[in-house]
Amino acid sequence: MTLDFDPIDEAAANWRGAGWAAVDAMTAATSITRAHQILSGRIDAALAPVGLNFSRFEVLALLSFTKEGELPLGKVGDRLQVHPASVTNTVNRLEADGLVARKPHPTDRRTTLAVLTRDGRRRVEQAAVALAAIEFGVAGLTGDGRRAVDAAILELRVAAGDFVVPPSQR
Amino acid sequence: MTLDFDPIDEAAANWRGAGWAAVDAMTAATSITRAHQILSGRIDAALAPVGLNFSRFEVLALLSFTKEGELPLGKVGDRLQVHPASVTNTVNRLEADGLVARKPHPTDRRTTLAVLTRDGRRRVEQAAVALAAIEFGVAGLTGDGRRAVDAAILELRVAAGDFVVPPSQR
DNA sequence: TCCAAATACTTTGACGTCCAAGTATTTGTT
DNA sequence: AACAAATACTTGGACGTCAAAGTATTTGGA
Repeated sequence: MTLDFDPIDEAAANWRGAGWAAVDAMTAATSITRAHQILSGRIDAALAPVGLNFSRFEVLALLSFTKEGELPLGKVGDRLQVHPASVTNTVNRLEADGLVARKPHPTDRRTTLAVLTRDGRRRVEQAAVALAAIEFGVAGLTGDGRRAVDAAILELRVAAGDFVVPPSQR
Repeated sequence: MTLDFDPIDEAAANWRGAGWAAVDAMTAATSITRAHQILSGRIDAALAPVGLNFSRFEVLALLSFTKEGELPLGKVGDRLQVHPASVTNTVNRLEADGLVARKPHPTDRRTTLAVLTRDGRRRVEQAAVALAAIEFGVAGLTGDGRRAVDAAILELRVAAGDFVVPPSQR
C-alpha cells in the first residue's frame, strides 16, 4: 500500500486548509504514532519465530538483568510502565509456556515474584539476537536520527514525569 | 510512578552489561514506544469528554477533509494505515453514535462509503479544538524537538515504504 | 492493640489491533 | 462469453491495553 505522496504532509495541508490549530504538534504526534506502528510490526515479526512478542520479551529481558532472575510483579509493571493487569496477563502466558514461574515473596505474602526459568533464559537470549539482527526495527534511521529521536523524546518523557532528573545531573 | 532514574538509560546499561548488541537501536525503539504511550494516553484523555478516541477522530477528520464528506472504507484504511477489519470496527461504532453513515457506492457494489453526518461534523470540530488545546500531547517537545522527530521519522517511513518520494522532489 | 488506609495482585469487561477465512462483486484473460 | 484472479468488506478468534472492582495482606496511627 505505497502511496505516491506523504500522508502526513497531506494531513498537515488539510489541517491548515480547515483552519485547525497546532499543525506542527499534530505532525509530530502523527509521526511518532506511525513510527511506533512500523517498529511494533517489525519487532513482533522478528520475535514470532522465537515464540515471543515484544511485551513478553520485555518481561523476560527485565528478569534476566536481575541478580536472581526474579522480580515482584509490581516492579515489573513499574519498570516497563504497564498496567498491573497487563503484567498479570503477560506473566500468565509466559508461565503457560514455561518461561517464567510464579513464586511467593519470602516475607510479604501480598507479593508474587516472577522467576525466569532455564528455558526462559535461553529464549530471551535467542530473542535478543533476533532483535539485534533487525536493529530493533529502526533500520532506516541513521545514527544522527536515532540520537535526535532519543534526545527529543527525553524532553517529552521528563515533561511527562517518567522520572526525576537528580539535581546533580541538571 | 515517578522513578529517580531514566529507565531507558538503565536498560541500555543492562544491555551492554549482558553483552547484547544494537544498544543504540534499542534505545531509539524504546524511546519511540514510550513516546507513543505518553501521547496516546494524553490524546485519548483529551478526546474522552468529546466522546471520541483517537482512531474514531482520525476517521472523522479524514472524512471532513473530502469535498463530499465521504470516502470508501478501503481508502480510509489506506490513508490511516490501519487494517480493513479495524476500519469496519471503528465505522461500526461511529455509525452507532450517529456520527457517520454507511452508503453504497454508486457504481461499485463491492464498495461501501462512510459518510460524515451533521453530528459527525460538529463533533470533529470540537475534537480538533480539544486536541489543539493539549498540543496533541506533545507538550514538552520544543519546536526544535518536533522538527527533529519529524525529520528523523520521515527517513524511517520512507525506508518502510509508506510512500514513494517522487523523482522531482529528491 | 485495633482498624482504616495503603499496597499487591487478580478478575472481569470494554475496546483496539491484526490475521485468516468467508461472501459478494468486478476485472482481466483467454 | 466464461472463469480465474483480484478487490472490498465483514466476521470470528487471538491478544494486548486499561479501568474498575474484588480479595488478601501489611502498615501506620489513634
